[in-house]
Amino acid sequence: MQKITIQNLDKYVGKEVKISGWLTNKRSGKGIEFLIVRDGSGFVQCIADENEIDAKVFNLAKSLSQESSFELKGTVVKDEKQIGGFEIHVKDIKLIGESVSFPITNKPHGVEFLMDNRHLWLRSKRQWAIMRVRNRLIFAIHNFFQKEEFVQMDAPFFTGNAVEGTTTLFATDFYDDKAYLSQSGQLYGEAMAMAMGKIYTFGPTFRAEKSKTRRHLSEFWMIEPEMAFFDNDMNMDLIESFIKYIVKDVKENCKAEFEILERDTSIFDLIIKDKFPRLTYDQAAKILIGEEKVNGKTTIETLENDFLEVLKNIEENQKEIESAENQIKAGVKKGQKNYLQNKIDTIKNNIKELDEKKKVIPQWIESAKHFKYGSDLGGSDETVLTRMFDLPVMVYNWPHEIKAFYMKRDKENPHLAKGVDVLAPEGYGEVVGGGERETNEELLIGKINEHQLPMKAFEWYLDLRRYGSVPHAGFGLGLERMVAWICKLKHIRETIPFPRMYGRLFP
RNA sequence: UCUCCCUUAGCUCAGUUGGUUAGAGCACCUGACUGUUAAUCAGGGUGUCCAAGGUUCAAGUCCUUGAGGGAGAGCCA
Repeated sequence: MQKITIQNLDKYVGKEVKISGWLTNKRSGKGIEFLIVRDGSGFVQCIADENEIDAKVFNLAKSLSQESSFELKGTVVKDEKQIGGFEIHVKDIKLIGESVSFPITNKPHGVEFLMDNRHLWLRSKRQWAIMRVRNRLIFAIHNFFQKEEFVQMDAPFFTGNAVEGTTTLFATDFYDDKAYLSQSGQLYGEAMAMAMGKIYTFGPTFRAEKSKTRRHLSEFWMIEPEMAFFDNDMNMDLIESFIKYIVKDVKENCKAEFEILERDTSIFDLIIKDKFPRLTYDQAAKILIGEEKVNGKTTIETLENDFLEVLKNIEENQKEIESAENQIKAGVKKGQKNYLQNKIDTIKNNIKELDEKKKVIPQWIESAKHFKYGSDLGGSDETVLTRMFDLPVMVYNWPHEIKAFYMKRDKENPHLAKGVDVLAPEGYGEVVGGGERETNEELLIGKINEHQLPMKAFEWYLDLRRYGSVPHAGFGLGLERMVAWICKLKHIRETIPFPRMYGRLFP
């Protein structure tokens, strides 16, 4: 008999197989037990029928608790009703490890409780699906760059200098010298691109910002390609084909995962097919304040519509609660009452979210109306701007004052820098930031002084401009933000096995 | 660092205008039911109401301070 994994069940229909795994859930009827088993590769329902197996085995099946581990023998049967499309009729079970009172049940839990139990939470179906999508994204990213003849190289984690002086860094001790954990591998990426042509780094990045928001982590993974002989237009073309490629790959290879996550993947088809809108910063600013329309509508009109929609939804939800409460008052069976109570709770949660929107949309409108030309796009501005499109939006040609010191100045418009930000749709905000790099040594020295950075630490970087300097460009993709958007998650903390964020160092 | 919100059973939450014995569902145990999809049904008990102080005849409920968490701003991928 062959030992197999759940993801390969389709090749063994009608055959007897052996799997090892854990029990995630159990349902029972008279003389029958439905065991939901996971083995890391997938989930499958196994049926233990009292009439078909040894009494000892049946009793063992009956007594199995959540997350106990065992080896199971049985016959693979096709069943369209099941998530994977198959089930196993049990012949024999051997217990390996008991599990008493597993803390994470198949019922809702709060965020704090789940985060405290992250080491166990990872076993749940939803987390399994997210981690599989993350894995596939990483695979697709490597495939894309390798296919495009990029060389993967690694930047150091310990650095002696801050790339962008403003951000807070984690300070550590490096043989009695002060060192920082890297917040970007980009400067080293530029040096490596001058050696290898096209390179990409893929590693962890550390930011000590005391940010407690749904899109921040203190430790996250970043992909940073850097290309010699590239200008910003070529850079934007590359970013667009890169995103199209990884979205297509993950859509085709993670169907079961998206089903578990209840992620509507139809938006991916647009992304794969249509050209991304490219807006200059000037255009973006005009759209924001309502001077320029998108598809015949201004941002203000769109948001005001959204706001009315929210009010309408809240009203409808409240009516539904009222009618459910009246039914309960009138007297119903226990099962019906539970069902209604459950429904009320769900609607109440909905209303909480809608109330949040009700509070926040007027603030967005105000913030958009009063957007000042020359300032950076705030979180709400990004949401407002992307609300106008179904695709990722590329914003380029930024006022140079608000961009990093190494950003290439536009010859024709010296107040602009040739940077590009990619804003993901559905409110996910900036997933990519990049641009063409300054090659003019004098301008660069001026910028380093302007930002009050220690010139000595940048001597090696300036060398890149002294010996065969060429136009070059690159970008950085935040892996976790990408995963959050692709899976449509509420919070970035679910996108990485063990998130490190302000106030969270364990488990 | 700032603003707003939350903290009640192992978990998720309800608790009205301050009122006398603090509630529900789930989890857990027992039983019923041959195919369940968070299975269902009957029964079984559980509390430092986050902490400290204050107002009051009376505080889970009101006030002050603190702790932890959440959402947002700033900053950012």
